[in-house]
Amino acid sequence: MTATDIDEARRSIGARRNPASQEAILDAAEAIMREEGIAGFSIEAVARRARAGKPTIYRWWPNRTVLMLDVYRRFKNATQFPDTGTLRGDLVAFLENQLLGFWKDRLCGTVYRAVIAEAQTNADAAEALYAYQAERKKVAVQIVDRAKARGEIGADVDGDLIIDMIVSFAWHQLLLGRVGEAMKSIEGVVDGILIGCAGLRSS
Amino acid sequence: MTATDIDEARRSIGARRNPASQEAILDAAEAIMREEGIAGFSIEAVARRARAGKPTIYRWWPNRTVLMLDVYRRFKNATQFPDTGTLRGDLVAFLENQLLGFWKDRLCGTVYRAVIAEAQTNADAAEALYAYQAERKKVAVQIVDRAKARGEIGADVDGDLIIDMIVSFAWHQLLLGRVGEAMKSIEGVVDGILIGCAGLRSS
DNA sequence: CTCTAATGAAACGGTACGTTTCGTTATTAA
DNA sequence: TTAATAACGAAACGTACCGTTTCATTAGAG
Repeated sequence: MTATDIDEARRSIGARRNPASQEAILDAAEAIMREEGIAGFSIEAVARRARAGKPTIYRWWPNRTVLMLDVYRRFKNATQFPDTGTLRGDLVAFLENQLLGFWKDRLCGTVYRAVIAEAQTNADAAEALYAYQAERKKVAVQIVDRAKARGEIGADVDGDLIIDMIVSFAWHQLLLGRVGEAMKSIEGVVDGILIGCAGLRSS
Repeated sequence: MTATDIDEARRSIGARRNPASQEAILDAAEAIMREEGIAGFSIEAVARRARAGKPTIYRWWPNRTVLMLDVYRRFKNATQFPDTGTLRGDLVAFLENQLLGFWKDRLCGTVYRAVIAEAQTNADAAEALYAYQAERKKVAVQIVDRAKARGEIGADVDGDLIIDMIVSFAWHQLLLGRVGEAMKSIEGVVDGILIGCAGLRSS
């Protein structure tokens, strides 16, 4: 598929990292994740597929979580939130483009599930995931700040809570393998978060 | 500690399941989870600690996820949802007693985190978790049905959505290791779900 | 020209997987 | 009473992956 698959054998290119090996390892990791899923993902499998030595992988990636995160980063596009004009529209787009939709069609969902799973066992992975998560949410809160700026909602609205609810819903569906089904109920979820699920008045 | 630890050796008691072995295996699984966490939890370790044969474990628990779920279920006290008189109060109690508060004591949360993590790797585990999850949610929706019955909310309110939002929030905090912090914001979350996070009117 | 460092291959000891065999035990059905 | 059935713990099986170590090879860096 890629040029690295054709190469007969890669050898050392001297006292420096071999970019071809790095690329071949990431390609192999990505291919395994796509074709066999999380279950088939092991350092040995990646090394076999990449025709690389295991020590080469361990030299550059301390554990499989870091390797998976590297695969994930290759897919991660620019994090921007196009302004649809309404808070509701922005949040729907957030779920559709950045979360559920992003996980559904791309390999990212599988990789992200693996990272979350790893974070339940490995303390380092947990810390890395929490930091990543906090940073992403901080950026997403700008959606709510934008709505405040145009007077759509009051300044006292808890933007962190709104984003937390959106992300929580997406995570839950991802981890239950229901991303496809969840995409059908995006608008209902956003409405529920904004105006309430119970049809009650706020005062 | 328990009586089963004193027994010199358990043998077959004939052509039927040995309750002593069943109890010893669950005790061992629970102890390992408490003392060594998820990382140390393996069928071999459980068998060693319980002085049981691996085939005995595999005979009654098809995989380690089902075994972990059995440990988890032992902690689940009566699956009742005491009626506080209001939907808000019931949902707060649901989060405080059945979800976050239940996980906070560390062991239950650890076990459930392990189950969720396993479900990301193992298809059988995923199915077992989804089934358990669906059953639990079905019971929890009774909280909302009760509110409908007393006329607190309209009959057209989506009870599944409300419970889904509550559970999603709890899962997210559990998986990020923020159960303790999340307990402080239970009331705000319930209010946000019931009357909306954005201070908007529903029509 | 020597030193240093990265490479793939192979093998290491260790652990856990899930299964099979075996001798033992005691309930159940004939 | 007897024979069939089935669960029990122990041990061993082959397989897989872990993370590390050795080795000959390669070529940049000093």
